[in-house]
Amino acid sequence: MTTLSAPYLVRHDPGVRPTMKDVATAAGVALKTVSRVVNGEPGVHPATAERVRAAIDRLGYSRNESARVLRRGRTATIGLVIEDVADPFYSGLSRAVEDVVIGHDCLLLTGSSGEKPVRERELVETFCTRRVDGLIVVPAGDDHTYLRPELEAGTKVVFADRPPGAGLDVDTVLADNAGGAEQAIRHLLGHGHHRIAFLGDDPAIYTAAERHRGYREALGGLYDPRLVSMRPPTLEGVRADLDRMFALDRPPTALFTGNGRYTVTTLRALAGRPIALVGFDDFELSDLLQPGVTVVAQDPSWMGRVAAELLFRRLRGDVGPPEHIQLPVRLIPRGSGELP
Amino acid sequence: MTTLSAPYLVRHDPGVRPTMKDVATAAGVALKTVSRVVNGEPGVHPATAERVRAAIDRLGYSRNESARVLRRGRTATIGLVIEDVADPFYSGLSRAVEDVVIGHDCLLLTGSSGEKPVRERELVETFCTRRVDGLIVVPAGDDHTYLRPELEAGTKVVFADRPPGAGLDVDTVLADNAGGAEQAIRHLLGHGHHRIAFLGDDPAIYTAAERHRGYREALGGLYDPRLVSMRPPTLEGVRADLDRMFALDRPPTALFTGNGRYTVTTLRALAGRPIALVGFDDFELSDLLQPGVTVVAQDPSWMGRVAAELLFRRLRGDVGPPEHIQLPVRLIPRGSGELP
DNA sequence: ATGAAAGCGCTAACAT
DNA sequence: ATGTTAGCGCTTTCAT
Repeated sequence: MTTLSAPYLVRHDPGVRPTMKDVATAAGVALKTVSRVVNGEPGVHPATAERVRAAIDRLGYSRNESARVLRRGRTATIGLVIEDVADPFYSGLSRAVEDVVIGHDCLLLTGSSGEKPVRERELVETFCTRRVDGLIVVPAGDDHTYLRPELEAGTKVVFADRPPGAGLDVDTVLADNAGGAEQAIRHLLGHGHHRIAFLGDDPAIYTAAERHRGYREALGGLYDPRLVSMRPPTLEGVRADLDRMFALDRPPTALFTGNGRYTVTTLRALAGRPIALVGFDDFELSDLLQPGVTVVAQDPSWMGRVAAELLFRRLRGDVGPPEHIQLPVRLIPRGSGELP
Repeated sequence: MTTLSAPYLVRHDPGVRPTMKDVATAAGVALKTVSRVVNGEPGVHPATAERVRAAIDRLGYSRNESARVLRRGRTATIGLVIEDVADPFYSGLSRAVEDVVIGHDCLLLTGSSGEKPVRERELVETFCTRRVDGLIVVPAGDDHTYLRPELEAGTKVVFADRPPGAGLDVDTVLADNAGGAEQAIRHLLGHGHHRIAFLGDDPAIYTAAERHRGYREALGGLYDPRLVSMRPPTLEGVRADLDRMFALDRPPTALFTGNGRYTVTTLRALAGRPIALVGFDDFELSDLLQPGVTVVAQDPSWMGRVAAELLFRRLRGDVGPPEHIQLPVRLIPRGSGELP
């Protein structure tokens, strides 16, 4: 006897997956019974369920989620658009979002926009095409009218870290950017500094603009545009701007850096030259540098968690007016901000 | 006239999305024609295509990917299982994978296992249920027999950073962990050290075990188990182990730390006590500390890129025997490893 | 150049 | 406790 036809020896062609129907045939039951077992629905005799489960294992069956989603409408999927997973701020935020999403038995789709509005939109549209139930977006662009059809179709959207462009009133979770900058500047003023430079991202980026606003307001009459540099944080660029500022008649005696990446780049550009410095965003090892780096710390995990929980509240049916949550930041003195 | 019935004023009920059929009706064509336009298939009169596109915009239509996938079989989706997105090594790897995946017009699903085998398996199974075309896995567990049905169904799998458990011969992309550790130890030996401690993760983690193996082999007769600590990198734990080692008759004069997280924790536990140190993994600011931290650097982006490209090669139909790619590492002297 | 019909694998609604 | 049927929105195949 060379032909083995016992069901447990059946080998499927690569690429051909068993379906519920195959399982049903193998177990000698109707398709619906398999469905019941797979979904843990009641009303199946234990012995029958056991037979079905055996068939599932034997065939290596796994449910086709696309078919399920098509039928049910709900995907149990959330989309997250951030700027860059490789940036510690966003990877921390991502992890927190992932944890909340997992806790709701959902899947998370994540994508990096790389600060490109086109890519942001592509990601959102890709996610919508996959019918995510909700979206958390750290926007790169400032026109979000393309989201309208999605919102009308019932997709819930929460913006995090930065607000949407004009004309879209949805939930937001933002940090107190301006307030944090003011705190930083008042701290430096309190330590006797009057010439405080600002080094930050392009003002097109909301957080950079807000932090600059806080800086400017806290400085009042001391504000001097020659002490402001707003551009992408390249080492060469920062170095050039520092050189320019240090060559002024009245050079800066303190620096305020507009985000974590900027702080690190600035420290590198300073190459050990001691100068008072406060940075926006905490970062790993800020405490181990000499001197420790004084920062205005945000909590990326907190932001992620709050945004995700707000989103799930909406998905549960909360239809109140859009919420605008502002998360506080806090100044952590470590030495660099207390230099004379 | 109060009833506006112009098609462009139609508002859909929330949650009710227009389908191809709706677009077809609105444009006065058959469903198949809409499909042709949406997919850029030829054989549609330009004027007709224009009408269809107008209807698409008017209705805010977006294709339902689940239906498409169900019909076509292919999802154009890749799954990535890592240990933790918030770890810079894995977020760097993720970003590289994402870039390659995007370049192939695919979607990436990412999940963190948190070093838990159960969660690793859940993630893989969730991804398979969504019918990913391929998987890149940084395994947390050492039993991957559960992957068999997926492999048989044609899902391509590449393991990265760590190999699969026994009995599964699939593509792997690993770093030269043992070789890197040997380099580190020889470097320290060359600087006159004979008592070199190893601080690393639990040996159940492949990379930790390999690095310990390299450490041990490079030390030869100088190996002393009392100078070895392998456990999760908590500050208290590392501190306790360091205290224990420093209290020995012949305490260590140099440390080798088994990964980036360990290096940072150890530096914190040392609290400025100067001692020769080489760490596995490079990390941000390693150059700005005093002294700079000598490391054996891997390139997480490179690993991600290589793994993703290998995966797409398989998806393109390359059916050669499993490949086992080893990526070199390199020692970067920065000061801490050159202390006497 | 355009369309009609079948069916992907599943779940919901309704029998039995 | 179990089965039958219809249909989710799309692509495929085969007309016209």
